[in-house]
Amino acid sequence: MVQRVLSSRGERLAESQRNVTSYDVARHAGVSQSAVSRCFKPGASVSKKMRERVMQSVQALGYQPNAIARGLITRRSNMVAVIVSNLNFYPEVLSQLSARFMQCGVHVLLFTLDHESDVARTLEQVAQYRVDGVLAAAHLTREQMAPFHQRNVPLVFYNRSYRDVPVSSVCCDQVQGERVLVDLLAQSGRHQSYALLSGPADSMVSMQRTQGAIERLHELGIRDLTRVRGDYSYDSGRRAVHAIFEQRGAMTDAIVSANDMMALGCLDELRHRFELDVPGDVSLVGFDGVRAAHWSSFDLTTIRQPVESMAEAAVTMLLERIDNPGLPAEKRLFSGVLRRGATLRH
Amino acid sequence: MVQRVLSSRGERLAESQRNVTSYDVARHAGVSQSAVSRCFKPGASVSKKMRERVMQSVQALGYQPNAIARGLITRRSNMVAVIVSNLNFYPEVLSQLSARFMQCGVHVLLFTLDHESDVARTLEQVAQYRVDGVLAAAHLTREQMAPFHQRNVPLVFYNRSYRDVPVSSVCCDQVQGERVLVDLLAQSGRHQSYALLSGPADSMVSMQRTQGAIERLHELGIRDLTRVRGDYSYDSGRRAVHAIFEQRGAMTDAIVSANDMMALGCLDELRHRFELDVPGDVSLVGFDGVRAAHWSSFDLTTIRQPVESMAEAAVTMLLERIDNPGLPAEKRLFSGVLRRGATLRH
DNA sequence: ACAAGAATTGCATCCGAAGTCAAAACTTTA
DNA sequence: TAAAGTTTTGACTTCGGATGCAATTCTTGT
Repeated sequence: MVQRVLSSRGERLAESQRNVTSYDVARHAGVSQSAVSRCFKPGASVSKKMRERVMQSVQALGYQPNAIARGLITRRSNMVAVIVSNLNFYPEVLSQLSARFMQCGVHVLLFTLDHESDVARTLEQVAQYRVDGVLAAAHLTREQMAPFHQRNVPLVFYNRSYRDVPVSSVCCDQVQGERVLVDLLAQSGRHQSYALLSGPADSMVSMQRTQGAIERLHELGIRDLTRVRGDYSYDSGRRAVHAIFEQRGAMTDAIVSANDMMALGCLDELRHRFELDVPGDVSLVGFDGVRAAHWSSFDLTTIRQPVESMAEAAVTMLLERIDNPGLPAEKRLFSGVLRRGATLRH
Repeated sequence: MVQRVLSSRGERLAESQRNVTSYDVARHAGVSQSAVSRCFKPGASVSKKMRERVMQSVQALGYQPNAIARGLITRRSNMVAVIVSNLNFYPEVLSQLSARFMQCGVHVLLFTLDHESDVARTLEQVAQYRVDGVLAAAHLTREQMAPFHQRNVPLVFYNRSYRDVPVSSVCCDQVQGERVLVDLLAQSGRHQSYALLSGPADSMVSMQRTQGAIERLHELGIRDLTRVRGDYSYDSGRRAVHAIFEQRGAMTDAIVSANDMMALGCLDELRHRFELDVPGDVSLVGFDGVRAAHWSSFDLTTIRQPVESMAEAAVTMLLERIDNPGLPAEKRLFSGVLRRGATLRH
């Protein structure tokens, strides 16, 4: 009967076009399809002789098991969705995640969200591909997470934590990091007038960093604070300097930026446009620890996020929950690492 | 009979665990599974009444078609593999590609290759997922491409062109770009001693750029040339300056770097370590047009790759070939755009 | 050499949606 | 109103590999 099926299939689709299937291998080796399938399953009960015969045919025909078909029957696609809001801010993170997933034999289906993209439609796509898990470095509403919980698809957030929702996340302690930076500025005792440069209003990370800074500044009795907002980009950092000086004249002598990119923009604008000295005239701190912050033109004082550890934790948490759906949600918080650069009066 | 199948399925797997299938929707709506399937196929023959009834059940049950199952029968996964050698050098490119693919309803399976990764194993994975096409921003040998050609899986390369292999590619004209830069340096008539900083030995892009520069320098009768090699990174750019000065003393007054990152490393090292003036003492050119090259600390003279156009072309070429497997291979070459910065004596 | 037990193997069925084809329902025309 | 034509619909098969279970082969002990 198998024979008949095969030959009738052959009529339909030119033999050369078709991919080699386990049936083809079975026929070539003179064994059953189940045997072929078992040869590709690690712990299966297959005799040495059988394995050799099958593998020979596999080589001869250039057989590659069809991961799609396998996924259908096992209900395991071996794919995870990685959802990233803006790739430009996450190159290192994505590269870490990708490498680690690949090492574990898990494949990454990449979804990027920009401002124009339709989040709902994207999440629908994620659901349709029956990924085994989702790693999100983007903001999702509670309603948007719900389908994953219902379907028992593990979900781990990277650098977004939802206080009241029991969902797993791996974060850098933004608040604590920002407090360390503010302390550092305050300790020098040389700053009179502070400016705080936030990120986009819808960024949770920016909110936390901003809040951390303000909190600590207030605790220290510092109330002279100029506040401006940027969009995390270098250019918005440059523009922010103008906004700050418009509000306070040029007396601001400490700028706390919600991320490194904007800090670098500030730094360049202060030095090259306003011809001010950093740290002589103005102190400046960032957050993230991006590569460029270390460059000798900048040597920025900042908090480095431990990207390697965080990525590893996120991947591990997700894979654990895929293997063991019963595991409870867990929030892991990593401390940032202070990097003392040369943008701070000492 | 369908009923029986459904109930026996129910015994096996708790109802709550199971995903909703087209059968469930069919039963709920009191129609056949085929009808449900047809409601999700754009041009299908379905009456208005039927569509409404089905869609109501779809809503009620929260049905999402299973893309895996669909892919199995249609032999179209609607996924393409994007293979990137080093994510850090391609954040903009990947983000462009991803956005464009998503817009076309195509999903991206991401594969990153670093030096440790096993290319053969990775490509095996790519094959097993039966992707509809492959976009490679990484080097593949002819043997590694062969399986894709055999299986009729379209393959488009980004910034790697294989002279003698009929495979599609989208490239920036490295040679021409480098010639423009060399001309610019030469025109000023102020440079005596040139240094050429190449990228990794196994990078085709670096080879082409290096070759383009040398070619033009020779044509212009310039033979006093120091050559050093880096790995495309900022740090290797810094180190390169030392290597150059060790070979020629400090008389080098023009550096041609195979990419922007290394050029920025050079620039910083020249200025901050050697306290030389750029462009006063040394002129410097890069290649790529990365963001940081535009920053006011650097203002690097470079050739910008038209990333948007190139990404669009690559995506279009790949999708065209997926829809129409008969299309011949095509190589598209884009000219880089000169950006005149302030790192060149004028 | 034979029965009992262990290790292999093959058969049949399943995963979930799509497409073929013939039957059924609905229109149009004479 | 019946016949012919058109549109919808449903039963059944298919994609390719995994797996439970029964049948078979291979060990082992006596």
